[in-house]
Amino acid sequence: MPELPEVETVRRDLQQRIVGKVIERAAILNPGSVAGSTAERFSAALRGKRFSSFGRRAKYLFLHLGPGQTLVAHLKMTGVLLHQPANDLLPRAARIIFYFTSGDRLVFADTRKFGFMRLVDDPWELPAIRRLGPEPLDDGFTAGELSRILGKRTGPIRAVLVDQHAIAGLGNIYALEALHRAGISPKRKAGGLRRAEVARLRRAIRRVLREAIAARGSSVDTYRDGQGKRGWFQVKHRVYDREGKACPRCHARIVKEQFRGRGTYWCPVCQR
DNA sequence: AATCGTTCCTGATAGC
DNA sequence: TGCTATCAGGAACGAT
Repeated sequence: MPELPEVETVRRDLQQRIVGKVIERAAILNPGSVAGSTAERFSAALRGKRFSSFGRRAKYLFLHLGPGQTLVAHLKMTGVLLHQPANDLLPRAARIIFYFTSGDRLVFADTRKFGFMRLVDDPWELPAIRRLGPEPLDDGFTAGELSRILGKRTGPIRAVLVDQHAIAGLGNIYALEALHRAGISPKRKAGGLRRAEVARLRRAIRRVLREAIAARGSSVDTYRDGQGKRGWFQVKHRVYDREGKACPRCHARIVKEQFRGRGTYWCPVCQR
């Protein structure tokens, strides 16, 4: 499932391969994948437009089409953005297709149909974007900032880490991986972490995100990059999807439990 | 303001 | 073998 490192990998792929391409035709195969507009208006508005650059905020992708027009995309669970030559087979879950004047195409495929694209004037004005917490890889994300965010919150630390209004971009995989690297149990009360633990957690979050981006993300399930290839960070996971396997630090067995409605993996020995 | 449960969706898989 | 139930979960939403 795409989280910050996977979305950033897709952004970089798009920036490398799609800048300058002109949309000859946008085909909407599933109207529900278009937010805030009908398929007809969406398609008509995009005809002849040129992709100028690609940005990211949290897990949202910004596909800029020149001044005053941006496609905001969210991949949710199973979305992929695939750059294909004309003669490749379309994926079964293709929902929106941008056919380029150059003959190739960009395909938004999304098995579970949770993802969407929305055409806006200014993505920064979207309420969902304005509500997001800080980017954990920004310079401003200091231990002091994280400490302020955790503040008096009484909920479990994992819940806060995946709350996009608190910190933007982490999902279940990277929240749990960062907690393991910091030696903190996912069930600890967020506001109860000691100063040294907050500092460790901040460093763990940033390190795991950077390493995952370098590895082009984690392909546990359906995530694929802009060329349909898997990331390889999943081989470096220490807890996620490793139930019953040995903790790389202390060799205890990794535990999986449904906690607050989410699969939760951790090492009961070295995460306290 | 924070937190909790519910909802959307479909394919893979476990269990019988 | 073949059917059905369960699970995966990001984020909006409503209730508390």
